[in-house]
Amino acid sequence: MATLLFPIGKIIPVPRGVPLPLGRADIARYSEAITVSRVQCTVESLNTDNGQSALKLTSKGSQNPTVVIGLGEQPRELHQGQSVLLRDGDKFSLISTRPDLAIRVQLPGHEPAAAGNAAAAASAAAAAVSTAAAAAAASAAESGAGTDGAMAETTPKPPGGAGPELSDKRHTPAAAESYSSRSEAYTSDEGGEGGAEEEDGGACGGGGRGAASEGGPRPSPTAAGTAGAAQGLKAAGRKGCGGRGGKGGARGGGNGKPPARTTPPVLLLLAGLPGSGKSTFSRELLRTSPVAWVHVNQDAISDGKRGTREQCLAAARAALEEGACCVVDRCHADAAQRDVLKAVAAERGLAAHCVALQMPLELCAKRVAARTDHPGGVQGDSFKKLVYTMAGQMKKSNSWPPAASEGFTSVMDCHNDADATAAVRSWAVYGSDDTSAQAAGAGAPSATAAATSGAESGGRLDAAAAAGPPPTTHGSAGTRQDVPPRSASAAAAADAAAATLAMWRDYVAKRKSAPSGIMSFFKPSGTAAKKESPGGAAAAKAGDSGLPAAKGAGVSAPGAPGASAVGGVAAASRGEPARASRGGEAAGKAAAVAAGAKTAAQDKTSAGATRRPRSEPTADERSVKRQAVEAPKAGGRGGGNGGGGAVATGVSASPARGAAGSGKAGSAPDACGDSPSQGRSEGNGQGGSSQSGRNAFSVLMASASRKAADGHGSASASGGGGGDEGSRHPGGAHTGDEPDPRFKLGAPWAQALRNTALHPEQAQQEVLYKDDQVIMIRDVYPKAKHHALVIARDPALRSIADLRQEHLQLLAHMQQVACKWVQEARTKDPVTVAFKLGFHAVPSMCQVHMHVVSQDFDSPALKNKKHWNSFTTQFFLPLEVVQHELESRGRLTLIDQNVQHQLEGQELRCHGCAKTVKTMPEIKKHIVACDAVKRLPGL
DNA sequence: GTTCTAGAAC
DNA sequence: GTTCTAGAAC
Repeated sequence: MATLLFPIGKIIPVPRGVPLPLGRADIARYSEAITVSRVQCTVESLNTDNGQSALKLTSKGSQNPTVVIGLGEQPRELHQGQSVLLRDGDKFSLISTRPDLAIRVQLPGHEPAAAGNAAAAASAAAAAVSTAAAAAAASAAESGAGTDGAMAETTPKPPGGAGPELSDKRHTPAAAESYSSRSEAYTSDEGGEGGAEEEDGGACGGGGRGAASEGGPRPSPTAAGTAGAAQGLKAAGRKGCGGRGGKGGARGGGNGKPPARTTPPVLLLLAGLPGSGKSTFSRELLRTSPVAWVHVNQDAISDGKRGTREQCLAAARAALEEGACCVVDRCHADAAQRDVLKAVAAERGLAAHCVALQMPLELCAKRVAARTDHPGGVQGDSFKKLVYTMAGQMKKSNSWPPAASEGFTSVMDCHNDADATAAVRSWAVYGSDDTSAQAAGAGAPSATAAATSGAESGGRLDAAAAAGPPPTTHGSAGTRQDVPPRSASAAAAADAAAATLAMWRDYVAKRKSAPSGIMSFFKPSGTAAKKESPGGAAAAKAGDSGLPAAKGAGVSAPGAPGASAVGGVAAASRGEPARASRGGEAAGKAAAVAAGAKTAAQDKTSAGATRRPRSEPTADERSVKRQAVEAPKAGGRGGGNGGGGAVATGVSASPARGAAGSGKAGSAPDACGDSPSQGRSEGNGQGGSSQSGRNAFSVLMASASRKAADGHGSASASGGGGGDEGSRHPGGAHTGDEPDPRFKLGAPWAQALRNTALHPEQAQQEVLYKDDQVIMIRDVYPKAKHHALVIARDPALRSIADLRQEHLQLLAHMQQVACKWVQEARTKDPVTVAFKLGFHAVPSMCQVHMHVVSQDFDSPALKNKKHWNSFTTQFFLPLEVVQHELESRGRLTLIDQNVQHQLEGQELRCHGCAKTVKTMPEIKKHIVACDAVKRLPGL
């Protein structure tokens, strides 16, 4: 189930059987980004098997909002609890009668891969209604199948008479409830902690309705609930994985995917404080894994509300029995709690693994305080205390964090969102057919070996383990230091998870070396600087001060890519980007032509089909070049380089949410869920670890921000044209620093973006959007199928070093504009991979500009290693990371030159599966076929 | 940011 | 023969 912030007033078609206009995971983010005045009006979609959809209005607020739904020529008011049915292909618009209400539309998601699959699409249409009220409505309603777009009231009290009823027998109250609970579980909470605190405490008592109990007909255990995942009810016929119990509520939510063919199901326990990102982790895992997973969340297992531990146990048993893997989303604060779950796996001879989300306490508390839709109600300031209390309990338990010695086949310690992203990604390969290949690509000697080595270090797949010596024995059994010999089945289980563990190990190995290495690279005050002359301008300036060689310091966490920078994608709802002016279009067209010609020429070259001496440009190329050069001149612009520009190529992506990462796994899509304006950042998975204190970017900046901040990189805000690069410092503090030679802010060719921002009327290309604050254009040299730039128009913002806290609002606005464009791009190209938003750590082009890029990176303009790495390593700073840095430190500091060079020159590694290759042609060939790339989290 | 070129490496 | 790298110029 995905939720997307509905663009108020915009007309959109009922998205049935086709990918939603927004990325699945991102939609979830939207849902988090749209909290407006803590009042939400939710319009849920109810797809039916007979090809109809319904929208139902529910609200968690007390304002009893009313929404006007315009469908064809018959606009109607939709009141609380009411719903209307829509026909496939209908277009509808929503207008809130209360401008202060955000409108959310929850829609069954659709997996990209299944998007074009008729069967999948059909199965996806089985979702039921939500809330109890909706249930009643649904059961009584049957869409007016034949009615032409007329809205059929399906609510208990239809304003205008009862409409047709839903004939699908699955639309029973029970089914509706079930759906509701799924929806709750996956669209709101991120922390999934609610139950945690009580689970131990006793809230678990009951057991009553076994989660696994079969309850009558119901939609599948599918993942309808996963954040956007879609899935529809493919598994409809199966028993509710995870026990979607009869009562509809007590069950886990499945992702509707088929069980792994060659690997046994596993039980994955998540452990962590409320707000640590457990639900987000689960959501992303279900979304990105190719095999069946069931999410058991105590906070929502009972009809969408907090349930008991017994219900969780039952749901887990049911899931495993079905052959689905099961991720249990509870706090699991102490070993005793974890033991009962582990027993569920043990009694079936299956492996139990653990992911310990050990996020910073303050971060968890902040998330809890900020969220507004936690199923268990664990939200708001009043619950911050609970977080601290639980943290205290964990500390006293003597069994925190979870240890492999408890009987887990593996334990992944995650300290920030990048880690969580990497963990999600690692588990997402479990059971996939190509895990072996991926593991190999990640550089793991072998899956088994990797797993073993991880186990060798105390049975914990943490940094130490990852760095440990190669295993010499097979399986985790005899190699663990603190774990008794395991059974053959356990060893087999470890083997089954070998690829997963190998991927994690690879990530950890790099994670381990990255912080210190990067820190020391920082120019201003890095570690080295401290040693030599803390505060000394000379040391700071040296940039090279003793930087460790850092070769490969794992600066780029392969496995952590997730993070799409995009973290908190915000509601891109407002404002329709204005379409370019006529002049701009014309120019854009010319540029496009040029680009096209160039592309064609390059294609030929790269294909090696018709190679020619470089000294003999083709007619097309000459033409292109001529156009590029002449265009600017024609426009009377000074500077700009041909093509307008080159927009700083975008690049990157944010690898692991966070600086590298994704907010939570992939965003963690969730990570993004936070509304920048609210200062929340839950997301994890994807995007970066911006929130965590260990976020790579923070680490980097921490060492540098102290000094510095000023000047390195950017010229003074007031500067005009060029020539002042680095010579002026915003704060004017460092007179001793020399201009950073990396910045060519005065070079004519570097002014293209700035010229466009300051003089849009002279733009040589199509302007996708423009207002007083920003202007959006396509990157003239797109590094992916979709690549645009949102450029700040404030003359003072010549580089990211000029950004301050006061610019957070601008960044949020840039995010909105970007999201809007992404939404449109997705509508036009539904199958495109996830987008990410972010900045280059050392941009070449003058003027603050944010890259909005699809992570396919399939473009002839992406030619060399520098291009590749600027998108797929930490050279790319995810938006949310930048936002976080501004929030916490007030400004950004550029990375040290050595770090920059290291990032730019590191080996070519797939941002999806972490496979490394030698040449550009190889990486280009690989990414178009890599499934992991298609599953990347992001916008 | 880009193109172009030459030379090295594979 | 292909690919990468680096430098110059824009």
